Amino acid sequence: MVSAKRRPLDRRRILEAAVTFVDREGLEALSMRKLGAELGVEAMSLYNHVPNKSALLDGMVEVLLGELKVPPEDASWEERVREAYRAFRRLALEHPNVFPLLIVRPPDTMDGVWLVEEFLKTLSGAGFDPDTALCAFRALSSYASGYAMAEIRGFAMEPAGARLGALTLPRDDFPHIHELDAHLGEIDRDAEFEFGLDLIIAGLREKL
Amino acid sequence: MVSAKRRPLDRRRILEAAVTFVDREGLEALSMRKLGAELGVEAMSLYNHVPNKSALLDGMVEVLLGELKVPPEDASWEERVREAYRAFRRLALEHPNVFPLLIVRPPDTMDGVWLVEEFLKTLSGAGFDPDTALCAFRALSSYASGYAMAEIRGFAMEPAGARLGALTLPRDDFPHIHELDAHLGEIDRDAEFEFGLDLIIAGLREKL
DNA sequence: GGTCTTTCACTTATACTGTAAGCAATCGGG
DNA sequence: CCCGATTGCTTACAGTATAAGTGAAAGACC
Repeated sequence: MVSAKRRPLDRRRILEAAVTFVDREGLEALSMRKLGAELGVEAMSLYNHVPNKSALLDGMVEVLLGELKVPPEDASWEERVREAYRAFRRLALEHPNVFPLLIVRPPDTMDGVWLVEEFLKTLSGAGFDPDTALCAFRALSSYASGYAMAEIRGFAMEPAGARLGALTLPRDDFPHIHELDAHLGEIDRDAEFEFGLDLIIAGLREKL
Repeated sequence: MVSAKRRPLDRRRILEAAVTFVDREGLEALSMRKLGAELGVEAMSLYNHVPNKSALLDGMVEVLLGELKVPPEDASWEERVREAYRAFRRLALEHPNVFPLLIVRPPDTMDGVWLVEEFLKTLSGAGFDPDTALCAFRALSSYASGYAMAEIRGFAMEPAGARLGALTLPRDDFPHIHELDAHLGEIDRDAEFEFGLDLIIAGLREKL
């Protein structure tokens, strides 16, 4: 009795299933057994395509990075960089449960290297010397990943936006937080992200 | 036979033990049993002071934040902000195994709130309106946490610095990475961190 | 001091985890 | 058609968090 539904498992299919599973159920919920069940397969079958769970997580990061498209070459360096990091943040918002993996266990795959090379090429072409190009890459990447991560977590460090709720805080001890709390819900995060991006890019432009 | 060594367990002592354990053995190695053993106690005893492992991790973040001292009020806003984020990064480098917790599960405790309020006060005192003060806080925090995280992970996304090693890459496909690879080891990370910080702070100064 | 209550560590037990080892069925190539 | 390799299934083990129950020590009140 061959089930027609079960096409043969392969690495790619496993990784993608893992990503959609984590998108839906959260990272903590991911176990080999449940992922197997998702694919109509026993847990141990996965080990034919993936050496262990750690490698599975790495593979998921790979899948995520694969979704990242580099912007076209014809744009100005500023617009190209900007668009690249916008795409990066978009990725985080689309996969808020998977994205932290990318931060905590950065990839050692070729996909990541391409992006770096592409970035360096763009900035080098714009006239930056290699060292500042690298500095720029790290500064922008730090900012973007940090922002995306904080956004995913709802800026929890500021109690206002998060679970704690500013209103429970004594008003006179935290006046500035209370002042902000009023219109904290209306903040346009796209604009806010862009604000920081502009800050850095403008600063880089000066160095040219 | 009362062991004189065993003073009664308490939450604080558990959290600190957890931090030093993770500092030494890594985050993955942390389990309730091992932590108990570290304290000369059975795993379940910990549950008298901590509701579950998740709360334990939150508590560890609390401990870390507690080590963060805010710089004195008399400095200029720029120097104060700069010093605060330097301290933040220092924290990451001192506890590279625990720090990711702070990124992935930001605190909902009062300690964090104080820092935010203090920051807002400083910038507000310098003449920033509340909205840009918040933007500034988020931009700087994003940058600093992103940088610290990447640094801890050895900038793994760029293959050169990390495990992969640039030399295994085809030279003509990745010319810019190869060009950098030569003096990649000599980068002064303090200066590099400062570079990005300056970029953002200078940009903020313009907005005043 | 004696009793009572509360605290807190220990023990036991359960459901789940990743994964090693071996078996079986299915599929591709001669 | 057969044979070997692939790949999924079964079983098993050690380690995980943690719920529930036990017992003893410590502090509070008369």
